[in-house]
Amino acid sequence: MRFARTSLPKSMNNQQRIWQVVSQIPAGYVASYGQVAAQAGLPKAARLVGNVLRQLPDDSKLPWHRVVNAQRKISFPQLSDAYQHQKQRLLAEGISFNGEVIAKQHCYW
DNA sequence: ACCTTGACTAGAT
DNA sequence: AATCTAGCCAAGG
Repeated sequence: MRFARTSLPKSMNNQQRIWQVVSQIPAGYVASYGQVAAQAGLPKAARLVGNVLRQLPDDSKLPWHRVVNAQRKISFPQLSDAYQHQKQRLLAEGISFNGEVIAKQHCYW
């Protein structure tokens, strides 16, 4: 058919799948960008997860703060407001740190 | 269409 | 343990 689309199974875009996965992380737990990507079916798109979270509006209900890097650290410069903001939210959920690093017991996957 | 830039990462030094 | 490097995906210039 002349009007066939180039894309077919693209019912849900990657952004939505990532939102979906992030929304599943329970309070008191964290997951890495890479793990979220993998759960969303995009095993090599860790960076994309960060890009997507960056776009979230300030009033978003998504628990974006539960996503940290593979070393279990917050992926913001330690001096930035963003770092403090995320850390406060994590502490508020009972997450414990060993210095910069989040305790292993809080890993979801 | 090409190049650069990231809330990234696994692997090599 | 601290750095570097090479892949990766999508967006923007």
